[in-house]
Parts: sequence; structure tokens; C-alpha cells
Amino acid sequence: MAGTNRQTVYATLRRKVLTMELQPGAPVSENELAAALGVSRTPVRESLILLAEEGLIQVFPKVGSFVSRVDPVRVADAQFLREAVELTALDDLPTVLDPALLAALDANLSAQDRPGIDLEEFFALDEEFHHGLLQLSGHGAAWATVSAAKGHLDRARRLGLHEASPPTLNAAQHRAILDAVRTGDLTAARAAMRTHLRAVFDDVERIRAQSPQLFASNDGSTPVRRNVVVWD
Amino acid sequence: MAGTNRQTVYATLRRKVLTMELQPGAPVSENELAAALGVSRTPVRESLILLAEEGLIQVFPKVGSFVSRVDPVRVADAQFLREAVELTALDDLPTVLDPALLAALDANLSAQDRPGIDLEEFFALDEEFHHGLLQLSGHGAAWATVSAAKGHLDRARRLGLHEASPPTLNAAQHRAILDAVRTGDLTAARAAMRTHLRAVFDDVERIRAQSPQLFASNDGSTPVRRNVVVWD
DNA sequence: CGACCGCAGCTTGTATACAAGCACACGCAC
DNA sequence: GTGCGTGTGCTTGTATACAAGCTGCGGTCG
Repeated sequence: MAGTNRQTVYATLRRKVLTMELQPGAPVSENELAAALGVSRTPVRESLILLAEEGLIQVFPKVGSFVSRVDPVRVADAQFLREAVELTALDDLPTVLDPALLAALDANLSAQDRPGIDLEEFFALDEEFHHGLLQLSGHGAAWATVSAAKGHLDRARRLGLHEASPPTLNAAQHRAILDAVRTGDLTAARAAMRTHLRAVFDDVERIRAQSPQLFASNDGSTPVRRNVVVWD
Repeated sequence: MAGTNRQTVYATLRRKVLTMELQPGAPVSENELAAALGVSRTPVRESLILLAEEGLIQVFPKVGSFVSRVDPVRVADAQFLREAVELTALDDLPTVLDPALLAALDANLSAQDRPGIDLEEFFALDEEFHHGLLQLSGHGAAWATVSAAKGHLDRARRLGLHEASPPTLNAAQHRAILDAVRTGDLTAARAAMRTHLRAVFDDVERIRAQSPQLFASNDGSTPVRRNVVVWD
């Protein structure tokens, strides 16, 4: 495992943060990660810098690096950004929709409905679905920006889907959106999209009330080592 | 100048790219930059990685790093993103506006009207104005994402203001937006904002016709060393 | 027993050394 | 003259060495 490059290290760390395998508040030492991944500090450090840029990691010089707590402000930001982009994109839907994209979206929805679907698999399909909707209106490239900005939102959503809302509900909302888009009913599409995104946001608020220790405190003051998550 | 840290290096390089001091297509060697800035490769390299993430730098492993050409696709993306965010934010304007923010925006507009204003100074004021508008509706934090995504747009705009549209026109449009916002005329505010953002986009298209060599070609194929900008 | 001071061990930040690979120029063969 | 092969010099990618600093533990003194 010694020949790993930075992209792999970055992808691995990002996945571990987003899937909560690395819990919010947990310390991440460059040396430890390097040893664990079988590489030197350099690619690990460069990956941490990128993750810090996304807000998923907090670096305190000469002290340590820590997985960011889920920041309600950033969650709200990502939610606003996502809603703005996805709703505005609906305005730019062409009159005739790309049949290939529509077919892919249908297949995606079918996969979402599979009975014993895994949580992470559902998440991947969810990402692909929203990305596909953007592509349908010719703004697929904007997804990269949205995706990068919604790391905090994703972590909060995972908590919500873990403990609360079943994927079935989300899948039904997805189908409602696609149906409205396909029939060209822009008003209904916007309403369905808004309902869906707001439901996601409500899930986040609910899980925040249940597990406040995973979220950042009100003030943005420096949370140092004593702030690591201790479960009991 | 040896005690420079990475943030300074990053800020310096980003400024040089955005102001066209480092022209699109120009090669940027880690060693050269390190020597020029009086630091080692490490902070330079880390800065280049961040700039690559923003799309301002292209890194070709074992070959070289180059300032990205202005990519029309990314320009359009940034334009769409910006329009979506700024227009959607107008929907969330509170009934009573923060007086301090309004005063700051007024002062900003006055500064924009100063006769012999410098181009870069106008750009800073422009950024501050749009950021302030977002703050007015409580979504100031979203500006960071927009700002990071619109590097290509900014470079194109700079070209446009250099050679075409005078800052006076932009300042007038800014004032129209703020007036509509202040009087609570949401429809007029959206219209003024849309007019302004579309005018910016038209400037970009015009300058693209004039100086196509600064823009990326249609295909996204690898532009290597022979593709550096040679002026004549 | 409590407060305070100092050192040990960790952290990140920076500089440097080594590895691997591509592009271009030079020279040779035809 | 033209085409091809080889070598040199550059590039980025990775590993390691050194620098500076904060934290927390332990000893010591009051």
C-alpha cells in the first residue's frame, strides 16, 4: 500500500470524514495518518489542506488538526446555496429533455427503490440524481461547486438518515420532482424540489436536537483538544 | 522576505493570477516561484494545489504547471451560480434592513463614483458591494463559495473593464439595485440585479471575441508547453 | 494540600534530498 | 536534407530532516 498517491489519500480521508468514520471533533494527526496509510506526511498534509479548505478539517498551527464539528451555519449556507442553484436551474430547463439523461434518472430512481438498499449506496444515488437534474438544464458543471460546499450538510444528513428519516421518503420526493420536470410543469417542479430540500433541512434540525455534541457551539471560538468528543 | 508563510504566498499568487500579472497559459514553475518569493518549494506547492482546486492553475504531473486559460464553460458556470445565489438571496430580504449595512453600501457606492478611481480599487469595491447585498439578506457566508468559484469570471471581467465597459456604468447599475432594495421593491431589485449580471456577462462575451487567445479552446484536451501564450 | 514552574513529547510549518518521467535538442544514420 | 534515437535538463511527486511552539504532566515549593 506504499504507492498511494495524494488523490487516493484525499479521497480516502474525505470519505472517512463524510461517513462519520472519523467523528466530528476527533484529532487527526498527520503522522498517524501517514503511518496508517503507509505514505509520508507530504500527501497526507496536502490532503488535509484541501479538506480544511472545504471546512471538513480544522487546523490549529503547532497544536493539531481536528475533524470539524457539524457547523449549523455552514449547513444552512450549503442548504441555501443548493436550493438557489437547483431551483434556478429548473428555470433553464429546455423544452425537449435529453432522453438519455431521463433514462438514467429513471434507472437511478428504480435503484433507490430497491428494498434492502445500503445507506451509502443510497447517498451515492441521491448525489447522482441531483447532479443529473442539473445536467438536464445544462448546468451540470455547477454541481462540483455545490458538492464541495455541502460537506457539512452531508454529514448532518447522514446522521438524519441513520437515526430518523427512511430513504423511502426521499425516493418518493425524488420521483415527484422528476415527474413534474418530465411533464414540463415548472411550478410543480419547483414546489416539489422546495419541499424535498426543506424536508432534508428539517431532518438536520431534528438530529441536531438529538445529538448536539456533534455540532459546533454557537460562538466560533477555537475548540482545542479539550473539545474532542467524549461519548460518556 | 524569507519569513513568508503559505497564506501570504497563496494570496500573492492568487492576486497575480486574477490581475493578469501572470497571464493565462504562462508556465509557473514551483522552483522559480520559490526562488522569486524567497521561500522553499513547500509553501509554493501547497498554494498551487489550492489554486488548482479553484481552477486557476493547471498542473500536469512531471511536465509543469500553467496558469489556466479563461475557460468559457467555467465563466458561464460562475455566472449562473452567482446569479442563482444573488437573486435567490433577494427573496430572503428582511422587512427592516440593517442600517449599518445600508450605510456601508452607500459609502461603497460613493467611493465607486470617485472620478479617477483605479481599476483594482473599483474591483475591490464591487466585491464588497455584492457581498454586502448578500449580508443584507442574511446569507453573507455564501459569498465565500461564490467568490471561490468565480476566478475565471473575474479574470474575464478584468479584461472587459480594461478595454471596454467603463466602471461608471457598473456603478450606476449598482445604485439602481440598492435603490430598489431599499424601497422594498423586490421585482425591481431582481430586474436590476439581472440586468447588471447579464451586462457583466455580455462584457465577457465581447472581450472573448476580441482576445480569443486568452480563452481555452473548445475541447478540454491537454494544453502543454507549446500552448503557452506567445504574443507575436 | 494547593499553586506554580519547567521540561518532555507531541503538534504543524518549512526546508531539503531523492525519485520518476516527459519534452526538447542534438547528433547520427540513411 | 530528413527522420529517428538517445541523452540532458527540466518538471512535479514523495520522503525525510529540521525548526518553532503549544499542551499537559510531574516535580517542587510555599
